[in-house]
Amino acid sequence: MSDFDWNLLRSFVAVAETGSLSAAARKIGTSQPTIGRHISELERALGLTLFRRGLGGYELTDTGATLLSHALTIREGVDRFSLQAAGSEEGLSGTVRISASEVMASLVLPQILARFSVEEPGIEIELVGTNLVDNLLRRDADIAIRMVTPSQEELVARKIADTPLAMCGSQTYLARCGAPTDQFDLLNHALIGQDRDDVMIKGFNALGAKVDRHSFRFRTDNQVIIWQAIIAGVGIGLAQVPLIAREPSLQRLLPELPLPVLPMWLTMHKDVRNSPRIRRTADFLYAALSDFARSADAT
Amino acid sequence: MSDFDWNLLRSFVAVAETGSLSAAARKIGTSQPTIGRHISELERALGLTLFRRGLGGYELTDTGATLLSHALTIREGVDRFSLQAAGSEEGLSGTVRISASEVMASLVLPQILARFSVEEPGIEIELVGTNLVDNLLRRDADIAIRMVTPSQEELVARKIADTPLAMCGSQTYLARCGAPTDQFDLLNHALIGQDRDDVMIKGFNALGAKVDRHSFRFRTDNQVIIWQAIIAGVGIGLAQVPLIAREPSLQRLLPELPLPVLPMWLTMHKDVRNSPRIRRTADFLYAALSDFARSADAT
DNA sequence: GTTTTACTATTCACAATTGAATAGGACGGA
DNA sequence: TCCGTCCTATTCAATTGTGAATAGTAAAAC
Repeated sequence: MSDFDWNLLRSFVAVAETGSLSAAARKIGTSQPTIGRHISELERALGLTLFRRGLGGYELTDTGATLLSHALTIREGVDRFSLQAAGSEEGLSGTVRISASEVMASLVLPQILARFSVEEPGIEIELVGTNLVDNLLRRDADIAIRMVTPSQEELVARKIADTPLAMCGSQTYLARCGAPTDQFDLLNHALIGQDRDDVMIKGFNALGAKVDRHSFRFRTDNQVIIWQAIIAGVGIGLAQVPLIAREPSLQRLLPELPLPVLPMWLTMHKDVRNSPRIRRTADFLYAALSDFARSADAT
Repeated sequence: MSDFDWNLLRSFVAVAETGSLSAAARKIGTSQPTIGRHISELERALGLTLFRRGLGGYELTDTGATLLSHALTIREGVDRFSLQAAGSEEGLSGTVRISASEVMASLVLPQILARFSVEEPGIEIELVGTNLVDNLLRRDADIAIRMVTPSQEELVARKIADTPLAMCGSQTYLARCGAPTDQFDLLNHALIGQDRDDVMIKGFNALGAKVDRHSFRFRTDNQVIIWQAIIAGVGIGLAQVPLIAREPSLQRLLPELPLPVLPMWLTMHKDVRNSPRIRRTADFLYAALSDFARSADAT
């Protein structure tokens, strides 16, 4: 019967996915000798060779690949189990894990969560700032704040707002170099922009201003750094209007420019929707972020 | 993340299914304190109460019941995994587990398997004699010999033969009491039959002979005991024709009686079909049992 | 050609998990 | 009422599993 250690399956999946014992150990949070023993024992118990011990790693054999598909099904089952378990928890205490874009996580959420932690001292918050989309089924996070329309199924998604973008610069920079008169004049200024990501370049070209990455004098792929650079007076850059509105040292430029709008979504998995803890957090975030997005209109 | 011990799930399923820690421990093959700790730790890790500690056992709570369905999915996945693994084994050595009806397991298969073990000394045989239908997905057995048409899906089934049944008695009994002349005369004889199971009674009634369980002077639900009783000269009973044919001390009676016929099937799960070890065993069994079933015709 | 890096395998002290034994509670039958 | 049986909870010695450290290999980087 299937009376072998079910944990061996977890190690099996990890090694199959990463291709090495060491990487698998890092992923699971255990040590390389342990993973190695697990694989050995699984192979011994099944009487099969699951991996080819190649140079620099473990490679699945054919039989191993066949079995992997079953093991993945099992892991997905475990994911669903723990998701359902998390969704069944009662009471307003415990941990809520929030994932958000770097900008939101660094510049917007800390203040909101500071207020929240006063209202709900029993709830601990884990905040992950990343622009990578996360897998809510695998519980990378309980709640995700994303600036893209969610695509994953089985999610409950609420749209918070459409966040307009605008060019802006600090008072110190504008005093030194003046304000641009139109999009073409922008090219005469110290532009702050993205490095490898070319979405901004395409946007400019769509506006009729011929631009390549060297048009930006200060380049970084980290949006938070862009923001800090704008504040520091390095030059002119693109930012979310609500953020600009909040910062008195900044001035919004060329408001007539037809720039794209970022949709802001709050998403969570439907199985955790009914957890009071998570629901409470989500409701608070929704309200606070709506206020934040609307705050620009008032100014 | 789902980084709890996957073995806890196995214990969880076992307790949920059996309703007590002790029974679950017996089922899994571990000790009651261990299972108890597993449940405690699972509840602690999830922050949920899965069981109500009632008197004389553990009872699922509502949330526990919800989670059980996920856990069952997981266990089925593990079953499939180990089934696939068993089916992937190469070489003609290892263990093959055969399940068969009590009669087949006691009276027919031992001789066949004795021949087989000479031909395939590398294969170890486990033989389970039970009239309960087994779950081949959960690998109660690799191969099942059944006297009923298989219903489970995902099985590979081969029909071996239709085995006719007949009344018979030993020479010693017949010398003492004479042979019955027709089905009505049977009631004047010492009939050997089933106790709680009423299939034989219904059969007799269908033949026009009015019969109840007290018409049988010797009753047992164990088919093997019936057979041994017939041989011992206790009376007249029903048996498979090929078995009667093999036993010179027995005489077949009333061959014109329209008795039902038992289909004999060899079944195995499709995922183990390609294991050389299991396939070899199944082929041998099929051939040997076909011979056995046909042996009656020759006599 | 040497260094750096990434990996596996092995050792060994330690920490974790296990199960035999035991105590105690609730039920059902004599 | 008492006894036997079923169950759970707890204790503690022994086993099992773990991970830091280390040695060794092969490839990539300099």
